[in-house]
Amino acid sequence: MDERRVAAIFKAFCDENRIRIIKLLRSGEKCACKLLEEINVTQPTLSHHMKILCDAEIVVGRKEGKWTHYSISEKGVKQAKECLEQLTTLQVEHKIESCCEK
Amino acid sequence: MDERRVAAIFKAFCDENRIRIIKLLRSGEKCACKLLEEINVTQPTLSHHMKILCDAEIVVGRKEGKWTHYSISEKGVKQAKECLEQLTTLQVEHKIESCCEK
DNA sequence: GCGTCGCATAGAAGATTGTCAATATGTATT
DNA sequence: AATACATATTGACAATCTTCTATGCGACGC
Repeated sequence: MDERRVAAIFKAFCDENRIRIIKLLRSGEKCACKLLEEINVTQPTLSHHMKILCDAEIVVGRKEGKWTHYSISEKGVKQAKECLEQLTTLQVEHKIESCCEK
Repeated sequence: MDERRVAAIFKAFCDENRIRIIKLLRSGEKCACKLLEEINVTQPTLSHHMKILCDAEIVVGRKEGKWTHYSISEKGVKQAKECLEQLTTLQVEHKIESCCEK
């Protein structure tokens, strides 16, 4: 996965309001109006954050009539976890290249 | 863990150059000068990124004479993983509150 | 069709972040 | 102590991000 995409995924977790939104969604699907009641921003700002969360695929939106219901994407979360894993596991293979002579 | 701290941790993974740095460190400890050769930024910019990575505790620095050797912090990575886990696991407990009448 | 409601988009202001050049700090080496 | 080297800090600027107001758009009820 390229660096640009990785950055986009973890951007979901880089803003305090987005983290609050994710925490709210842990208890299940919620529509935007409900989220709006609980986090202290205007409606367009919420919409902006939801877009970032959806782009990161951490959250999915489901339209139903006038409403949009948001929920945590198990698939997206799995991908984020795998991404974090892949990014941070040490490569045991090959040479130990010494760096900067003593 | 409070939202501010969570955001600081995942900020480590929100910049393309920082992701490149982390990827480079997967193969083991590297000093700043070595990292500098491989990612296309000036020395102060690298230093800035290393500070963010260390603040997030994803990376640790080890000073040895003139040099600073950086490596991935297993402890910090573990914490980030746990944080991601805790942030994204659905709460099965209690009521299914309906949101927005049909 | 007309107004209302829920949400998205556009555009602008302010804050934060990434980057650089210049400089400072700390550590050898001579 | 004087110099050279590795890294950190400072200050400035540009880019990006968060937030707002204003507006647009689709869905529903009358």
